Amino acid sequence: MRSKKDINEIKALFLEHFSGAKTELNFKNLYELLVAVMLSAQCTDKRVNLITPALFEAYPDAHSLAKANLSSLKLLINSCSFFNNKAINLIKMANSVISEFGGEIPLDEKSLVKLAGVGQKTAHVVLIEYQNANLMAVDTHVFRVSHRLGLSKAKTPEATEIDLVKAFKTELNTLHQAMVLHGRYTCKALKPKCNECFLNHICKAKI
DNA sequence: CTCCCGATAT
DNA sequence: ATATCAGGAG
Repeated sequence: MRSKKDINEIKALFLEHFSGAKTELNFKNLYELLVAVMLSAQCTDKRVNLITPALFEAYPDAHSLAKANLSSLKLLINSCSFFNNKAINLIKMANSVISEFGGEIPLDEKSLVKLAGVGQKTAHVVLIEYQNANLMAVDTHVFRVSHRLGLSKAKTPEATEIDLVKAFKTELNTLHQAMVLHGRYTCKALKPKCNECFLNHICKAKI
């Protein structure tokens, strides 16, 4: 796959170019972060940020969201993909937070994954963003970037995550953010900007 | 595996 | 017209 020397060079360059990288989702607290990440599935951060101001005004916390009218909630999020499922999951999630976790959104992976609409990837992103957990989360960007760089040949996000954790070991949270932003703006799916990529000397997929 | 399913770029 | 966007549930 990749030599240890190559991996360390790629890691160092990501950290150098994206020090302090942060999600582009807007949020003010853990509740808002979780909702924003849940909405962002197969949807751009920009679109989510257009939705959340009115959404958080209508439902500022888990208690108000738990009592939300389903149709009203759908109206607020219907410009985002899979909004029918997401609306149902948001209300279920809020009810679980109240009934199973005393109204506080849990901050451990096992508990987060029990919430409706929250899988491993969403749980990891919340933990990475909220408390800088040393975790990797593999979304479509991280999957594409790591495969183009030859860091993984795994066929699933879960297996790719294991490869990336083995390769990088530390500073996974910053590396996650770095790979997302790099994938979104430079190592794009459709027209990657290889000519202006800081990794083009070492990339195996240079186009 | 399939279904969910709107906005945007190309 | 088609591919893609911080995936998850059944």
